[in-house]
This record gives sequence, C-alpha cells and structure tokens, in this order.
Amino acid sequence: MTVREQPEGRQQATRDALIAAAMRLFGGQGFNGTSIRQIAGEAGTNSASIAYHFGGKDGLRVACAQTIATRMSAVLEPVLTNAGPDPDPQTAARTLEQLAATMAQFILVRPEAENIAPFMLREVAEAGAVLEIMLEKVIGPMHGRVCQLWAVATGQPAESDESRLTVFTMIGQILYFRIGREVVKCRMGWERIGSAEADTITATIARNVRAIIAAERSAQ
Amino acid sequence: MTVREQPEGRQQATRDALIAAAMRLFGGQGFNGTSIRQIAGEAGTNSASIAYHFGGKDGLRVACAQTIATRMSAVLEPVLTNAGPDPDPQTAARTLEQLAATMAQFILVRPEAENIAPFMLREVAEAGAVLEIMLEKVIGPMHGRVCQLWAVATGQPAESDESRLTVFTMIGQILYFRIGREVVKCRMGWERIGSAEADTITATIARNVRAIIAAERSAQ
DNA sequence: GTCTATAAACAGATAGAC
DNA sequence: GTCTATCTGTTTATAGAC
Repeated sequence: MTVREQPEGRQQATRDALIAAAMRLFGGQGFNGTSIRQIAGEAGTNSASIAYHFGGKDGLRVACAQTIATRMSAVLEPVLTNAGPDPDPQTAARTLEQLAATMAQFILVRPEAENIAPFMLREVAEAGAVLEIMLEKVIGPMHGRVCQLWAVATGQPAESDESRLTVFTMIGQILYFRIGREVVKCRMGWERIGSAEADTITATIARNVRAIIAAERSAQ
Repeated sequence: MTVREQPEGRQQATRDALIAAAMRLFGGQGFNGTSIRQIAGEAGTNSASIAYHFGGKDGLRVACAQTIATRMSAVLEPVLTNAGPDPDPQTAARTLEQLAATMAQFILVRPEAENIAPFMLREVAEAGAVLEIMLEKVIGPMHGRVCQLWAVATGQPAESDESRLTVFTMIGQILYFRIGREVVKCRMGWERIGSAEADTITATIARNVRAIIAAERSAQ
C-alpha cells in the first residue's frame, strides 16, 4: 500500500542510466556520432527525457563530464594522500611511480574506464565547456600536486617550467597506450590489452620515470 | 581560342580544394560534426561534387588519410635516411633525438599540421579504414625502423617487446603536447604554443630520451 | 515524471539540366 | 565536370496526453 513506488529514486535512476549510456556511446562514437534516441534507447527511456532532465544534448554532455571528474579524483586522490604532507625525495619518487602505475592500470584495464577514457580524450582535445570543468576539478589540482612531488623527487625548484613539462611527458607516455591502443595491439601482435599486457606497459613506464628522475637528480 | 581552359587541371584543383577543406574541417569539428555542404562551401564548389569525385563522404575521408600519409612520410623519411644504413650507437642515439625533435616541431608549430594532427589523432584512436591506411603506409614502417635505431642505441636485442614499448612512450611524450594542447597552455600560462614554446618542449623531450637511453645502456 | 507524436531543420545521396 | 533541385531518412527539440 505504498503511495508511490520510489518518489525520487526513479527520477535519479533515469538520470543515472542516461549518463551511463551517454558516456558509453559518446566514448565509442563521439558526441556528434551519437543521437539522443540511441542514448534514450540504451538507457531504457524515451528521447524526450534528455531534454527534461538535462535541458538538451549539451546538458547531458556536461553532466557526463562532472560524473567523470568525480570518479577520476576518487581514483587518483588516495595515491597522492598516501605520500603524506611533506615527503622526502625517495618517498616522492616512489609515489610518482605508483601514480603512473595506478593511472596506467586504470586507463588500460579497468572496465569502467573503457568508455570514459575515450570520452575524456575527445573532450580534452578541443576547447569547450567540458575542458573547463576538467581543468578546474581534476587536471589542474592533480597536475599541481604531481609537480610538487616531482620537484621534491628531483631536487628541482617547485613550479619550474621544466618540472611542469616533464610531468606532462609522463602523462603522455601513459595516455598514448590508450589513444593508440589499436596501433599498439597491431605492432605488438597483441589480441587485446589485458592485465598481463598492462603490467608490461606499466613496467616500461616505471623504468622511464626512474631513469628521468635519476638523470635530473645527477644534473643538480 | 583555347578549346578548354584547363582540361584536367580544373578537375584536380577541385579535388585538392575538397581534400584541403575536409582536412581542416574534420580536424577541427570531427568527421560526424562536419557536413558535406560545409566542406563544399569552403572548397568553393557544390555538395554534389563530393559524391562525384570521391564516391561519398567516406571516400573523402579516405582520400584525406592518403594525402596525410604521403606528407608525414615526406617529413620523417629524410631524418631516418640521414642516419645511414648501419649506424653506430652514438649516431643512432643522435638520430632518435633528431627524430623526436622533428616530429615535435612538425606537430606543434608547422601550420600545415594544424588540422592534420587532430584528424590523424581522431582516426588513429578508432579502428577504421583510415587506421589501416596509416598503419600500412606510415606508422608500421616508421615504428619498425625507429625500433631498430633504438636497439642499436641501447644495445638491446632488436625487435624486443621492451624496445617497441619504449619507442611508443617516446611518441606518447610528443603527441600529448598536441592532444592536451589546451591543458598545457593553461597550466604553463602560455597564450599559444609557438616556436619558442615548442623549443622548450623539444628540449624537455630530448632530455628524457637521453636519460632513458643512458639508463638502458648502463643496465646492459 | 514519463511518454507519444510531431515539428522544423538538417543530413547524405542522386537525378538531370547545362 | 559542374551545378541546382530534390528525394529520403534522421536529427534535436517540444507540445500535449496521461
């Protein structure tokens, strides 16, 4: 004898289903390559509900970005806080390696990243509303804190252009294996990039990070 | 009293104009985000000419890929042949640095790369007909030869998984500055990535390449 | 809130004039 | 070869029933 089944639970469930379906489809086919009918169909609702819940297709895009921003922070934050507030050079170096490994494993094998990674990469490549959200909520704060770690690990001055750029090269090394996944699979003769392949990649990146830190340190 | 103005020159000129416009628009807005009317408009012709010359929108996409494949080979080939047929470790290492610098400069500052870079990145990210063209004509042969250089420079066995993966990390370091250009500009406080900024980036990448090679060498 | 039905604009492809 | 005009299907957004 319940008056209503799920007074506001249903509303939230529809919203969540739409965001999940949109993230999957935007990631796989791009924003312009995906119709709101397709999204609504996969979410088990009607196309008009997108306008109702998010104001339109663009609103749904922004909602996807905010969801992703929250999830990415949740993955990376713990690794950063692990390092403690004022780490010594060795701890900083080890944290950087861990961070690279966590990021690589997340992007390459975690099933939830299967569609959010391409969505992110598409959106970050072009300057739009989503980029601003990502810069403010995830990329900006993360990059800043990683740079601090980098400076401690190498003994460079904090906030130097050099350490900032080097941190970007570290990120680039990781992301390429997702962006160029098809190329990598082809050239490596891999059927897929699973856990074993991701471990091999992670080891290579960790070795590079160690080499770059060691070279910077000895240059001081 | 010429019978025809430019018997086959006009036809070729229309084709070229369509490819140039398509590359610019596909790069900027994506394939699905660009209409054939828009392409034809920018090329100074009509929308029907795309079906006539390329069989349809997809044919134009493939034609763009082939044009880009030729241009990229033209940029990278000279650097590779400079190294000679059987280089010593030092020459190989120097060639790798040059190659990275050439690639970075091309991607970051050459105006012709302004639109072909995003086009390439979009297409390489998804497995389609364009990826196959790129793999066969550019990426495959290039990556193979760079891996050989890498093996010589580090003293590793040629065609090892390790050297192949490390070469990918080198490429990733370069590409990120194009993919994440907006992020880089924001975090570095740069108005744009011009010649001076590209030089700073190139120097950072070259330093990393040297560090990784040195570490691999001493590990032997 | 959720849905159906529809409006208004736009897509790519093509027929036929010149 | 180049163009205009049009065909057919699809897009997003929205009005209105329930």
